[in-house]
Amino acid sequence: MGKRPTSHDVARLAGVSQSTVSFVFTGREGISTPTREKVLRAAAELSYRPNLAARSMRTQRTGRLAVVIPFPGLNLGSLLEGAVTTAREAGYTVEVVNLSDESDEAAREVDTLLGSFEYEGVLSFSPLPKPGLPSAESAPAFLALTEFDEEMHAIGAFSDARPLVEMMEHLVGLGHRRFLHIAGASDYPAAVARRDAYLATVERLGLESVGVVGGNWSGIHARECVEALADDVLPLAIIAANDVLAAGAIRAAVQRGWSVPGDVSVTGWDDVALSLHFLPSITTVSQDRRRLGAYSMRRLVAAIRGDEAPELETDLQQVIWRESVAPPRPR
Amino acid sequence: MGKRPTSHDVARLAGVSQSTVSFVFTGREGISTPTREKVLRAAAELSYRPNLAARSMRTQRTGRLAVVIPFPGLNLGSLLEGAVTTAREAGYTVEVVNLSDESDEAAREVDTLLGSFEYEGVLSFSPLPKPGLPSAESAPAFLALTEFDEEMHAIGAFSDARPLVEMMEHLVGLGHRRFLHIAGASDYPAAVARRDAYLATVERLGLESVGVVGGNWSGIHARECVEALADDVLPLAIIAANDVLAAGAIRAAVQRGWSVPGDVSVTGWDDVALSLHFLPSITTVSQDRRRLGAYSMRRLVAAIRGDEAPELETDLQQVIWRESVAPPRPR
DNA sequence: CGCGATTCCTACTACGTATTACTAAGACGT
DNA sequence: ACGTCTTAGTAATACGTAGTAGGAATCGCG
Repeated sequence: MGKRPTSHDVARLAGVSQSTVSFVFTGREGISTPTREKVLRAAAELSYRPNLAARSMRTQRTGRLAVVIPFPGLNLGSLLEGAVTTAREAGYTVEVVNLSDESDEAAREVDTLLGSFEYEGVLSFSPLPKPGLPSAESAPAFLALTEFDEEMHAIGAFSDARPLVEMMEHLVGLGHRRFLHIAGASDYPAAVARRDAYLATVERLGLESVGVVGGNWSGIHARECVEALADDVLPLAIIAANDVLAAGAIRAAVQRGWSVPGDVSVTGWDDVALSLHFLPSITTVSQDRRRLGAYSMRRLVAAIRGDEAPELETDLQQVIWRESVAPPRPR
Repeated sequence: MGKRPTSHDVARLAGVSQSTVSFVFTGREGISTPTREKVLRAAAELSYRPNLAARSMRTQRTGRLAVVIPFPGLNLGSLLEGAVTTAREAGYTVEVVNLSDESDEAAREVDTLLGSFEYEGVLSFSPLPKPGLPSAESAPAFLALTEFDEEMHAIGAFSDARPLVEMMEHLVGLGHRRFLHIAGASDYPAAVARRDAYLATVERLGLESVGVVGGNWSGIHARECVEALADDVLPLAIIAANDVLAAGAIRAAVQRGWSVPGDVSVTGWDDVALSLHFLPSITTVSQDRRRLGAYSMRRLVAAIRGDEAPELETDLQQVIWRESVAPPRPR
C-alpha cells in the first residue's frame, strides 16, 4: 500500500511534465484537449487529489474559515448547515471553534484566532467578548453574526425585530392595551433588539407596559416573573423573547388559573418543534435558519473578497399565528 | 505591515538557527533553558505562529478531522461543542461537512471525504448512506456515531436504549399493562434501538402492546397515530421515541378528552427545553450531549492512534420523571 | 593529560504544489 | 525563404517547516 500519489506521479503516468498536471488542475488555458484528457485519465487512475497543504503553502492562502459556535449550545442545526454549504460553494472549508466560557480567556482565544493566519475569515454565531476587534490589523476578514456592524445595523437579520412590531400591532388590533416583555440575555444583540423594539412600540402606540422582566433565557425564570405579577393585571399580552420563555410564561399563567389566550395572550420566538403541540400552541416567529446561515456566510465571503455586501434578505423571519393569541376576554 | 513571520525571522532575531526554533516549538529536548527562552521571547515579539500548512506538508499529517452534521439539523448544540473541545485537547482541528440529501450523491461525497487524505478521521452525527465503508482502504480512521460498530453495539450511547427499559419497568410497577410505541425514523439507529428495546421488553414482561406506530420524527404524525386509536384502549402508556412525538401524542390525547396522565401516561426522549414547561410536563430522558460528543470524539481519536477504545460511559442518559407519567386511573 | 561520551547547536534537505521564465514548433504574412 | 507571432508545453524555483547528519565545545574519568 504505497504512498499518496502526487502530481509528479500523474505526470509520469501521463507522459507530461508536472507543470502540465498543475495547469490542468488549476484550469489554466493553453493546454490542448488531448493532453488535458490524458492527464485527467491518469489522475483518475491513480485517484490523485491535490495536496491542499502544499497548495496552501504555495498560494499563501488557506481557503479555510472558522465558525465560532455559541457556548450554551443555542440550536445550531440548519444555521451551520446553510453556512457550510455556502462556504463550500465559494471554495472554502469551515472549521468549528468554540470559546472558553471565561470571558478574558475567550478574548485571548479570539485574538489568537484572528492572528493565527490560519483562517481567511471568522464567522461567529456567539456573542464575543468586548475586546474582540482591536488587534485586527493584518488580521483576516471578520464578521460576527450576532454583533452589530459599523452602521449599527444588526447583521444577518438575527437581530431583526420587525416581526415583534408586527405581533404587537396585531395584538393591539385585537384590543390589547397592556403588555409585558420577557427579555432574553442582554449579551445577545437579538435580545437587545427585541427589547428595544418592544419599548419603542409601546411608546409609539401609547400602550401600557407592565414592565420588562427576564434577562436570561431561562424558562424557569420566566415562570417566576409571571407568578410575581399582580392579580389585577389582566387582561395582558406577554411578548416573550423566546419560545422557552413563552412556554414558561404560559405554564405559570395557567397554574395561576388564568386562561391562555382568554386572559393572557403570549407570543414567543424561534418556532421550536414543541411550540406547535403546546397547549395552547404558541404564536411565534419562525426563522429560515438555513438561509440565515447561508446569508451570513455569503456576507463573510464578500467581505473577504472585497466585494460589496450582499443585500440583506428580508423574508427570513415570519410570524406564525397560533392559539396562544386571541382578543382579550372582557372581565 | 509586512509578511507573516517565519521561523527564520525568529531565528535571526534570537541569534540562533532555524532548526533551533523548530526544536523549541516541537518540544524536542537538548535545548538549554537560556536558548529556549531567547527563542520564545523573539517569537513573542514577532508574534510568530508556526505555519500549519508547511508543518503539515513536512509531517505528512493534517491534524484535521471531519464531522458530518445531520441534514435535518437534529439539534447539534453541545454535541458538537463537546466533540470540538475534546479534539482540540488531542491536537486536532475539526472541520464541518454536510452531505447532500440525495442518497447516491451523498455516498460519493463520503467516499471523497474518506479518500481525500485531508482528514485523519471522520465522525458522523448523521446516518450515512449504505455503501459508506467500502472503499476505506488506506483511508483515514473512521467512526460513525449513529451507526453500529462491528460487534453490533451502538456506538456512543446514542443508541443506548436502556432508559427505555427503565421507564417501562417503572410504568409496569405503577400498574400499567397496555403499551404503545411511537417510533422514530428507521434510518436512525437510535430509533431502531428504542423500538427493539420496546418490543423486547413487551415480550419479556408479558405486556400487551397496542402496536408500534410512527416511523419518522414528525409530531403531527404522532398526533394522527393517537387520533386513530380505538376508544377502548384506555388506560394506556405511550412510549415515544422523542419529546416531539410525545408532545404530539399528549396533545392528541387531551383533545380526545383523555386525561394525561390520568388515562394516558406518556414518555419522551431528549429533554428538549420546552418539555419541562409542557402541560403536563413530559417525562423524558436527558442526555449529556456535551459528554456524548466528547466521548465519541475520544473514541475516534483512540481509533486513529491505534489505542484501544475508551470504555463506554454509562451515565450519559438519565430518566427525568415528570407529570406525564402516573398510575393508570381505574375506569 | 588523553580520549570517549555528552550536550547543544547548525547546515542542509525534502515535502508537493503553483507559477514564472523559457523553448520548440508550427502558422502566417510578405 | 525569412522573420514574427501564437500555441503548447517544460524546467526551475520558492513557499516554511521538521528532522537528519554532523560538528564544536564541554565534561567525566582514569
